[in-house]
Amino acid sequence: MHAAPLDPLHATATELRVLVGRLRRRLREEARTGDLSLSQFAVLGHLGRDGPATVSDLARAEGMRPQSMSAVVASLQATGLVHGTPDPGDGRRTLLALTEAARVRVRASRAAREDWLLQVLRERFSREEQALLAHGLELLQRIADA
Amino acid sequence: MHAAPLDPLHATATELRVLVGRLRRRLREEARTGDLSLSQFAVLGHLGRDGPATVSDLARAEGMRPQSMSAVVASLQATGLVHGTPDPGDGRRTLLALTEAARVRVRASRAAREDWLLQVLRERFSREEQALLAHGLELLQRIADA
DNA sequence: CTGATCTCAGGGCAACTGAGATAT
DNA sequence: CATATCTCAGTTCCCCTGAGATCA
Repeated sequence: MHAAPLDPLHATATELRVLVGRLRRRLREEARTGDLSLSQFAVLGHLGRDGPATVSDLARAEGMRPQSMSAVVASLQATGLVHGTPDPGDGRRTLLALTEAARVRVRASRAAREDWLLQVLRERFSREEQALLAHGLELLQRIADA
Repeated sequence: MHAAPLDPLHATATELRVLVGRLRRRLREEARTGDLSLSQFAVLGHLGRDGPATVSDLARAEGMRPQSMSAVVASLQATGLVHGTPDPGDGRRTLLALTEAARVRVRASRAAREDWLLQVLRERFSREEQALLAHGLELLQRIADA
Protein backbone atom coordinates (compact mmCIF):
# COMPACT_ATOMS: atom_id res chain seq x y z
CA MET A 1 0.00 0.00 0.00
CA HIS A 2 2.84 2.31 0.67
CA ALA A 3 4.34 1.47 -2.60
CA ALA A 4 7.96 0.92 -3.23
CA PRO A 5 8.24 -0.58 -6.70
CA LEU A 6 11.92 -0.21 -6.16
CA ASP A 7 14.55 -1.97 -8.19
CA PRO A 8 16.48 -4.45 -6.07
CA LEU A 9 19.70 -2.51 -6.23
CA HIS A 10 18.05 0.49 -4.69
CA ALA A 11 16.72 -1.72 -1.93
CA THR A 12 20.23 -3.01 -1.31
CA ALA A 13 21.60 0.52 -1.07
CA THR A 14 18.93 1.58 1.41
CA GLU A 15 19.37 -1.56 3.44
CA LEU A 16 23.10 -1.03 3.64
CA ARG A 17 22.74 2.53 4.87
CA VAL A 18 20.32 1.54 7.58
CA LEU A 19 22.41 -1.45 8.53
CA VAL A 20 25.59 0.52 9.06
CA GLY A 21 23.83 2.73 11.58
CA ARG A 22 22.24 -0.17 13.38
CA LEU A 23 25.42 -2.21 13.55
CA ARG A 24 27.32 0.73 14.88
CA ARG A 25 24.86 1.22 17.71
CA ARG A 26 24.70 -2.49 18.41
CA LEU A 27 28.46 -2.91 18.54
CA ARG A 28 28.88 0.09 20.76
CA GLU A 29 26.15 -1.10 23.09
CA GLU A 30 27.78 -4.49 23.37
CA ALA A 31 31.15 -2.92 23.86
CA ARG A 32 33.16 -5.22 26.13
CA THR A 33 36.33 -6.35 24.41
CA GLY A 34 37.81 -3.95 26.91
CA ASP A 35 35.44 -1.09 26.20
CA LEU A 36 37.19 -0.02 23.06
CA SER A 37 35.57 2.16 20.45
CA LEU A 38 35.45 0.91 16.88
CA SER A 39 38.30 3.24 15.95
CA GLN A 40 40.45 2.14 18.86
CA PHE A 41 39.77 -1.45 18.00
CA ALA A 42 40.72 -0.85 14.39
CA VAL A 43 44.03 0.71 15.37
CA LEU A 44 45.01 -2.16 17.66
CA GLY A 45 44.11 -4.60 14.90
CA HIS A 46 46.14 -2.72 12.34
CA LEU A 47 49.23 -2.42 14.51
CA GLY A 48 48.99 -6.06 15.54
CA ARG A 49 48.60 -7.26 11.98
CA ASP A 50 50.89 -4.96 10.02
CA GLY A 51 53.36 -3.80 12.63
CA PRO A 52 54.39 -0.28 13.68
CA ALA A 53 52.97 2.70 11.83
CA THR A 54 52.64 6.46 12.11
CA VAL A 55 49.50 8.45 12.83
CA SER A 56 49.25 9.41 9.18
CA ASP A 57 49.58 5.81 8.06
CA LEU A 58 46.76 4.80 10.34
CA ALA A 59 44.60 7.73 9.29
CA ARG A 60 44.96 6.81 5.63
CA ALA A 61 44.18 3.16 6.34
CA GLU A 62 41.00 4.00 8.21
CA GLY A 63 39.85 6.82 5.98
CA MET A 64 39.93 9.59 8.55
CA ARG A 65 41.85 12.82 9.17
CA PRO A 66 45.25 12.67 10.85
CA GLN A 67 43.98 14.96 13.61
CA SER A 68 41.14 12.56 14.36
CA MET A 69 43.43 9.58 14.34
CA SER A 70 45.79 11.46 16.59
CA ALA A 71 43.08 11.65 19.24
CA VAL A 72 42.35 7.95 18.95
CA VAL A 73 46.01 7.11 19.34
CA ALA A 74 46.35 9.47 22.29
CA SER A 75 43.54 7.68 24.09
CA LEU A 76 45.26 4.35 23.51
CA GLN A 77 48.54 5.73 24.79
CA ALA A 78 46.78 7.07 27.86
CA THR A 79 45.54 3.58 28.70
CA GLY A 80 48.92 2.07 27.99
CA LEU A 81 47.96 -0.06 25.00
CA VAL A 82 50.10 1.75 22.48
CA HIS A 83 53.44 3.48 22.79
CA GLY A 84 55.29 5.74 20.40
CA THR A 85 58.98 6.16 19.72
CA PRO A 86 60.46 8.93 17.58
CA ASP A 87 61.68 7.73 14.22
CA PRO A 88 65.50 7.93 14.42
CA GLY A 89 65.79 8.68 10.71
CA ASP A 90 63.01 11.26 10.42
CA GLY A 91 62.32 13.63 13.30
CA ARG A 92 58.80 14.40 12.17
CA ARG A 93 57.55 10.87 12.45
CA THR A 94 56.56 8.92 15.54
CA LEU A 95 56.37 5.18 15.16
CA LEU A 96 53.51 3.61 17.07
CA ALA A 97 53.44 0.04 18.27
CA LEU A 98 51.45 -2.20 20.59
CA THR A 99 52.68 -2.47 24.15
CA GLU A 100 53.14 -5.84 25.74
CA ALA A 101 50.06 -5.03 27.82
CA ALA A 102 48.00 -4.80 24.63
CA ARG A 103 49.21 -8.18 23.36
CA VAL A 104 48.46 -9.78 26.68
CA ARG A 105 45.03 -8.27 26.71
CA VAL A 106 44.17 -9.41 23.22
CA ARG A 107 45.28 -12.94 23.99
CA ALA A 108 43.37 -12.94 27.26
CA SER A 109 40.14 -11.70 25.74
CA ARG A 110 40.42 -14.30 23.00
CA ALA A 111 40.98 -17.06 25.50
CA ALA A 112 38.10 -15.84 27.62
CA ARG A 113 35.81 -15.96 24.61
CA GLU A 114 34.36 -12.77 25.96
CA ASP A 115 33.77 -11.04 22.68
CA TRP A 116 30.07 -10.56 22.06
CA LEU A 117 30.38 -10.42 18.29
CA LEU A 118 32.46 -13.57 18.18
CA GLN A 119 29.83 -15.39 20.22
CA VAL A 120 27.11 -14.34 17.85
CA LEU A 121 29.07 -15.46 14.82
CA ARG A 122 29.87 -18.78 16.41
CA GLU A 123 26.42 -19.58 17.72
CA ARG A 124 24.00 -18.13 15.20
CA PHE A 125 25.79 -18.84 11.94
CA SER A 126 26.49 -22.12 10.21
CA ARG A 127 29.87 -22.81 8.62
CA GLU A 128 28.55 -21.89 5.22
CA GLU A 129 27.01 -18.71 6.51
CA GLN A 130 30.25 -17.73 8.16
CA ALA A 131 32.07 -18.21 4.89
CA LEU A 132 29.41 -16.31 3.00
CA LEU A 133 29.64 -13.49 5.50
CA ALA A 134 33.41 -13.28 5.17
CA HIS A 135 33.04 -13.03 1.42
CA GLY A 136 30.34 -10.39 1.80
CA LEU A 137 32.68 -8.31 3.92
CA GLU A 138 35.22 -8.29 1.12
CA LEU A 139 32.61 -6.80 -1.16
CA LEU A 140 31.80 -4.17 1.43
CA GLN A 141 35.48 -3.32 1.68
CA ARG A 142 35.31 -2.43 -1.96
CA ILE A 143 32.58 0.08 -1.27
CA ALA A 144 34.52 1.66 1.57
CA ASP A 145 37.55 1.97 -0.71
CA ALA A 146 35.59 3.36 -3.64
CA MET B 1 56.04 -11.33 11.52
CA HIS B 2 53.62 -9.67 13.78
CA ALA B 3 51.86 -12.87 14.28
CA ALA B 4 48.19 -13.33 14.18
CA PRO B 5 47.60 -17.06 14.15
CA LEU B 6 44.00 -16.07 14.35
CA ASP B 7 41.18 -18.38 13.56
CA PRO B 8 39.22 -17.11 10.56
CA LEU B 9 36.17 -16.29 12.61
CA HIS B 10 38.14 -13.89 14.74
CA ALA B 11 39.44 -12.26 11.60
CA THR B 12 35.88 -11.87 10.36
CA ALA B 13 34.81 -10.25 13.61
CA THR B 14 37.68 -7.78 13.54
CA GLU B 15 37.12 -7.01 9.90
CA LEU B 16 33.45 -6.33 10.52
CA ARG B 17 34.15 -3.91 13.33
CA VAL B 18 36.62 -1.96 11.28
CA LEU B 19 34.36 -2.01 8.27
CA VAL B 20 31.38 -0.54 10.07
CA GLY B 21 33.45 2.45 11.12
CA ARG B 22 34.91 2.95 7.67
CA LEU B 23 31.57 2.63 5.88
CA ARG B 24 30.01 5.09 8.26
CA ARG B 25 32.66 7.69 7.53
CA ARG B 26 32.53 6.98 3.81
CA LEU B 27 28.77 7.26 3.59
CA ARG B 28 28.73 10.43 5.60
CA GLU B 29 31.45 11.94 3.46
CA GLU B 30 29.55 11.11 0.30
CA ALA B 31 26.33 12.38 1.77
CA ARG B 32 24.21 13.71 -1.08
CA THR B 33 20.84 11.96 -1.27
CA GLY B 34 19.65 15.34 -0.04
CA ASP B 35 22.16 15.58 2.78
CA LEU B 36 20.34 13.21 5.07
CA SER B 37 22.06 11.49 7.95
CA LEU B 38 21.93 7.70 8.10
CA SER B 39 19.26 7.89 10.79
CA GLN B 40 17.15 10.34 8.87
CA PHE B 41 17.47 8.16 5.82
CA ALA B 42 16.42 5.12 7.78
CA VAL B 43 13.32 6.85 9.10
CA LEU B 44 12.18 7.99 5.67
CA GLY B 45 12.72 4.48 4.39
CA HIS B 46 10.76 2.94 7.22
CA LEU B 47 7.82 5.31 6.90
CA GLY B 48 7.75 4.90 3.14
CA ARG B 49 7.87 1.13 3.32
CA ASP B 50 5.74 0.34 6.36
CA GLY B 51 3.49 3.35 6.62
CA PRO B 52 2.84 5.72 9.55
CA ALA B 53 4.46 4.99 12.91
CA THR B 54 5.14 6.62 16.26
CA VAL B 55 8.48 7.79 17.60
CA SER B 56 8.65 4.74 19.84
CA ASP B 57 7.93 2.39 16.95
CA LEU B 58 10.74 3.93 14.96
CA ALA B 59 13.12 3.84 17.90
CA ARG B 60 12.49 0.15 18.43
CA ALA B 61 12.94 -0.58 14.75
CA GLU B 62 16.26 1.21 14.57
CA GLY B 63 17.59 0.08 17.92
CA MET B 64 17.90 3.47 19.56
CA ARG B 65 16.34 5.35 22.49
CA PRO B 66 13.04 7.16 21.97
CA GLN B 67 14.66 10.43 22.99
CA SER B 68 17.28 10.02 20.29
CA MET B 69 14.71 9.12 17.69
CA SER B 70 12.65 12.08 18.74
CA ALA B 71 15.48 14.37 17.74
CA VAL B 72 15.82 12.68 14.36
CA VAL B 73 12.10 13.04 13.71
CA ALA B 74 12.15 16.67 14.82
CA SER B 75 14.84 17.46 12.28
CA LEU B 76 12.79 15.83 9.54
CA GLN B 77 9.72 17.77 10.57
CA ALA B 78 11.73 20.98 10.56
CA THR B 79 12.67 20.39 6.92
CA GLY B 80 9.12 19.42 6.02
CA LEU B 81 9.77 15.80 5.08
CA VAL B 82 7.68 14.29 7.85
CA HIS B 83 4.53 15.46 9.54
CA GLY B 84 2.80 14.21 12.66
CA THR B 85 -0.87 14.02 13.54
CA PRO B 86 -2.16 13.20 17.00
CA ASP B 87 -3.62 9.72 17.27
CA PRO B 88 -7.39 10.26 17.63
CA GLY B 89 -7.74 7.16 19.80
CA ASP B 90 -4.77 7.73 22.10
CA GLY B 91 -3.74 11.24 23.06
CA ARG B 92 -0.23 10.22 24.00
CA ARG B 93 0.67 9.02 20.55
CA THR B 94 1.63 11.03 17.52
CA LEU B 95 1.44 9.26 14.20
CA LEU B 96 4.23 10.21 11.84
CA ALA B 97 4.03 10.01 8.07
CA LEU B 98 5.90 11.18 4.99
CA THR B 99 4.80 14.46 3.49
CA GLU B 100 4.12 14.73 -0.19
CA ALA B 101 7.35 16.71 -0.42
CA ALA B 102 9.26 13.70 0.86
CA ARG B 103 7.72 11.36 -1.70
CA VAL B 104 8.46 13.78 -4.49
CA ARG B 105 12.01 14.12 -3.32
CA VAL B 106 12.62 10.39 -3.12
CA ARG B 107 11.24 9.90 -6.61
CA ALA B 108 13.28 12.78 -7.94
CA SER B 109 16.54 11.60 -6.45
CA ARG B 110 15.91 8.11 -7.81
CA ALA B 111 15.25 9.44 -11.25
CA ALA B 112 18.32 11.65 -11.09
CA ARG B 113 20.49 8.63 -10.28
CA GLU B 114 22.36 10.97 -8.00
CA ASP B 115 23.02 8.54 -5.21
CA TRP B 116 26.72 7.86 -4.74
CA LEU B 117 26.22 4.44 -3.21
CA LEU B 118 23.91 3.36 -5.98
CA GLN B 119 26.47 4.40 -8.56
CA VAL B 120 29.15 2.36 -6.85
CA LEU B 121 26.94 -0.70 -6.68
CA ARG B 122 25.97 -0.37 -10.29
CA GLU B 123 29.39 0.30 -11.71
CA ARG B 124 31.78 -1.71 -9.58
CA PHE B 125 29.78 -4.87 -8.94
CA SER B 126 28.72 -7.60 -11.30
CA ARG B 127 25.22 -9.04 -11.17
CA GLU B 128 26.42 -11.99 -9.16
CA GLU B 129 28.29 -9.77 -6.75
CA GLN B 130 25.23 -7.62 -6.28
CA ALA B 131 23.20 -10.68 -5.40
CA LEU B 132 25.91 -11.95 -3.10
CA LEU B 133 26.05 -8.60 -1.39
CA ALA B 134 22.30 -8.53 -0.86
CA HIS B 135 22.50 -11.93 0.73
CA GLY B 136 25.40 -10.84 2.90
CA LEU B 137 23.35 -7.92 4.17
CA GLU B 138 20.67 -10.31 5.36
CA LEU B 139 23.26 -12.09 7.43
CA LEU B 140 24.42 -8.80 8.88
CA GLN B 141 20.82 -7.97 9.76
CA ARG B 142 20.86 -11.03 11.92
CA ILE B 143 23.82 -9.70 13.86
CA ALA B 144 22.17 -6.34 14.37
CA ASP B 145 19.06 -8.10 15.66
CA ALA B 146 20.95 -10.46 17.94
C1' DC C 1 60.91 27.56 0.17
C1' DT C 2 57.84 23.62 -0.31
C1' DG C 3 55.91 19.75 1.63
C1' DA C 4 54.96 16.32 5.21
C1' DT C 5 54.02 15.32 10.00
C1' DC C 6 52.17 16.30 14.12
C1' DT C 7 49.73 19.25 17.83
C1' DC C 8 46.43 22.60 19.65
C1' DA C 9 41.91 24.89 19.71
C1' DG C 10 37.21 24.96 18.62
C1' DG C 11 32.89 23.12 16.57
C1' DG C 12 29.17 20.02 15.03
C1' DC C 13 26.41 16.18 15.59
C1' DA C 14 24.49 11.76 16.83
C1' DA C 15 23.68 9.25 20.44
C1' DC C 16 23.28 8.69 25.51
C1' DT C 17 21.19 9.49 30.53
C1' DG C 18 18.06 11.58 33.75
C1' DA C 19 14.05 14.24 35.08
C1' DG C 20 9.57 15.62 34.24
C1' DA C 21 4.76 16.41 31.81
C1' DT C 22 0.71 14.34 30.04
C1' DA C 23 -2.50 10.82 28.84
C1' DT C 24 -4.41 5.80 29.64
C1' DC D 1 -1.79 4.43 41.06
C1' DA D 2 1.01 2.34 37.43
C1' DT D 3 2.28 2.50 32.75
C1' DA D 4 3.28 4.36 28.25
C1' DT D 5 4.45 8.26 25.29
C1' DC D 6 6.75 12.18 24.49
C1' DT D 7 9.73 16.41 25.68
C1' DC D 8 13.49 19.14 27.87
C1' DA D 9 18.20 19.62 29.50
C1' DG D 10 22.80 18.21 29.91
C1' DT D 11 26.64 15.11 28.56
C1' DT D 12 29.73 12.27 25.93
C1' DC D 13 31.89 10.64 21.88
C1' DC D 14 33.63 10.72 17.27
C1' DC D 15 35.07 13.21 13.73
C1' DC D 16 35.64 17.58 11.43
C1' DT D 17 38.04 22.28 10.15
C1' DG D 18 41.60 25.70 10.71
C1' DA D 19 45.92 27.49 12.44
C1' DG D 20 50.46 26.90 13.72
C1' DA D 21 55.11 24.44 14.96
C1' DT D 22 58.73 21.44 13.51
C1' DC D 23 61.54 18.89 10.50
C1' DA D 24 63.17 17.09 5.57
